[in-house]
Amino acid sequence: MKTADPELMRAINRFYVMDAIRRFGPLSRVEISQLTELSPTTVSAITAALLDDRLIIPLQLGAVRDAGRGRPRVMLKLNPDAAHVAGVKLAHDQITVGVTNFCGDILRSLALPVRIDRQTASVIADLVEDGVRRCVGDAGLDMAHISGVCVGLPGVVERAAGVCRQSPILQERDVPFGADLSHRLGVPASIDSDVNLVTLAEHWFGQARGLNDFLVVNVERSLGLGILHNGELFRGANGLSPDLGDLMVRPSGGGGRLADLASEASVLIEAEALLREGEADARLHQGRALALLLKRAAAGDKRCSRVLAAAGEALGFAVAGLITLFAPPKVIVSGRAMATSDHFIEPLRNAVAALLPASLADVSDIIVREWNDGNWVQGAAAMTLRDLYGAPWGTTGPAPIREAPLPPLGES
Amino acid sequence: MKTADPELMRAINRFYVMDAIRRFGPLSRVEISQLTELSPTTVSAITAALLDDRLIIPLQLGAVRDAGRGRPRVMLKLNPDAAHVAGVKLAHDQITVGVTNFCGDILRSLALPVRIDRQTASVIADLVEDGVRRCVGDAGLDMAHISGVCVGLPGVVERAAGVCRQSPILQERDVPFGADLSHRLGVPASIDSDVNLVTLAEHWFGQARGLNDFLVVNVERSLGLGILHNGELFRGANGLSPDLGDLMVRPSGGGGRLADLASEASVLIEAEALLREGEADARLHQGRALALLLKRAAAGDKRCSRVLAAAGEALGFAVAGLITLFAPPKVIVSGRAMATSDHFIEPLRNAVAALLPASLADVSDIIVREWNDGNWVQGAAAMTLRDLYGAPWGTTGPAPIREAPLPPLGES
DNA sequence: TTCTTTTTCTCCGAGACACAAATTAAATCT
DNA sequence: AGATTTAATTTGTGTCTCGGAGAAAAAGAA
Repeated sequence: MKTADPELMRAINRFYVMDAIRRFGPLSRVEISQLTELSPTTVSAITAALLDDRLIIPLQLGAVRDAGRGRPRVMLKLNPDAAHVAGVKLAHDQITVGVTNFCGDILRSLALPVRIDRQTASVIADLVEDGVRRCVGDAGLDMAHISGVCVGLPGVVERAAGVCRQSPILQERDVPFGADLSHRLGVPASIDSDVNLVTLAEHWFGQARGLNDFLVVNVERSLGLGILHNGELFRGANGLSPDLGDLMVRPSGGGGRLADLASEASVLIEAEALLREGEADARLHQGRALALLLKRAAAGDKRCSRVLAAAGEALGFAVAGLITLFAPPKVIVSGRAMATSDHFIEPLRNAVAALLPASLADVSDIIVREWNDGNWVQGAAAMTLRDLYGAPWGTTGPAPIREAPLPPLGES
Repeated sequence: MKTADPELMRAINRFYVMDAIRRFGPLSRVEISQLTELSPTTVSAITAALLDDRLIIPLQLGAVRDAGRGRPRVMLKLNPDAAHVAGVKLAHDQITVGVTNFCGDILRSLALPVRIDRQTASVIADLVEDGVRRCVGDAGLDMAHISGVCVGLPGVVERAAGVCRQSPILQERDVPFGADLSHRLGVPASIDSDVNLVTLAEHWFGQARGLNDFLVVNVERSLGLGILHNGELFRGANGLSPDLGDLMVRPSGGGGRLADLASEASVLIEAEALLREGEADARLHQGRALALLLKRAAAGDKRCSRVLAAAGEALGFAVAGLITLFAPPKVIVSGRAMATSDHFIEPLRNAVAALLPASLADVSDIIVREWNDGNWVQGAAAMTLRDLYGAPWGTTGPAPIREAPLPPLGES
């Protein structure tokens, strides 16, 4: 329990200032003062300290000669070079590594096509280590410049402990990637559920910027769930990230894990025979099979679209349950191929609409978002940057400072 | 967004002090200092202010002449008469009203047997008003002594707005009980989901004292869900309390609301024909029918126990889903009659065990708790008292101050 | 009893902070 | 150049926590 003392006070207010600058671009001191509701005096003191630490820098170029009469505002922005972080995403068939600066701009990224599930955890750690070192080097940096690394992967992750309890892409359990990579790379390394990374990326950089409550449902080989609640990433009691795939979708009897009904992997199994029919090539690669399925569905093949619809319905069932619990104004369905197909999404929407009680019928907006590797890397970066910004409590961003991104100054 | 200033600092620390006293009985200043990790100076200043406000009082009776040599400790405790609050619970067939003091002790309570669903909201408000006034009077108090009232009822409640969006015991929707009762009684009135009240009662006074994460599943006529997460009552995005009854238990097809499968009301409908069989009396009253069902099941009637088991399994399905999301160390199943029956609970436990993924198999302890009217009233009281304690952030109690209830002093 | 010891509590001053008011800085307008 | 306007900083005041010195209140020792 942290008792409140002047230091905490300063830490909180410093975070507000940093957060305002991060979110609303270059800002002058007056603007910060208005946004944060801190007095100009305090803002001046805090920005002075931040400038001193080189976390922010003045934007000198005359920039917006903003029609002003008096002394011009000095715009302040994050110092991109204040720190650099590395982000890693482990997917079943690929390791993605990236390096970003303090603003979350991706300086360099690297994709290693590796069938992860065939490797031991220690081999994967080798590959990650090499990938990070290479990526850092390619960005013209030295490991000494890197402030932290975050690894995202699907499954049940205990962030605080730095351990992956269980993952569909790992054979082993309780893999301590955190400590391992910290030791290998000589920088603080954290791990988290991959969906949490997209969730944070959406919150910091994406469609849910400034939104304090939303869900991210990630559909790829496996299923993931990210929850932002009250501006904070939601984690279970022990810091365990919730795993959507483990949710059960059918009560006793023909029970089924959601991952076995609605993930890309399960859909492919379901559709395998179907696809084999018209195809000369007997062996279908993962990606190709899915593409084929989607193409056929789009072309009007009822049986193919039926498979997708079943998956969408199953997921919609789960999403409806989550909406009754969290009542989020926005639900983001993210993924690569399948998630963006209408043959999947429409049944999902319909299922949600059918299952939701009337009182919650219109609270949630379901939107679809195709991600690329950059999102993951930015998410991983944000996860690490959050610490550097000095948030004194476990938040990814406090209550929205104001409704409009930048209200006209002057009045108020 | 509240900026940090000295005032907030003081508010936070004052809350820590109050919370320590509330939780660990009469305490001396040194003990408070050790528990809260605040300096003795600060504790002295804060307690002086609290004594000044008469929120706490010294416990003069020589009490534990605690084998000491030096200046004896002055034990401080909450002043029971610092404030009084009223709590109200609306159930389908009864209105329960109670008045407690600042310590949560129930001074007086009153149960009005009313079939609420036959009345309009305004009649109910009349009854509540009269009940509160009577109860306050019977406790030897005047409405002027009452600092606040909290009403609990099943359904979807938007606490912040003081509105009950929808409730199984009300015909009307969007009933603004909060503003209405504030106006009628002339004191601040809040409303909340009834389960939230038991949840808070368990956290403050009951089995989950000091536990920061647990679920309460309340089984009576309808189903309720209370979630304590990170020491705070969990609410959906708009402050909406989640409603377990609205959760869907079966995916598309023979879909069903959980409330239609696992609540007492649904079980009775299911079992109606069954019960009528051997019974001369054609019309069975609610409570009697349930008692009869339980008795027959206990006597070995397979068909009756089957009905209960089906309900237990359906609820178990939902609980398993909640455990995968929240990973709470404890799940409390509370209720009056049905919830405590083994014919209901064992199937529930089994369903949970069967549906939970291996990685979460042992995280949650499911316990059963029979409540009485007092629990509700205490919960409602706690809900109001929380504000009086001056918690500056929306918590029901911060991180546990220390593991043991009261560690031996002296060393440190 | 009277003095010493021990423990609890309070007063005092230092240091950190937020903030309001006054002051300085740096531009445009006349 | 001087007036005007807006931005940022300096100065002064009050609040807070906290360490250390001192006062209070008991038990034990002489």
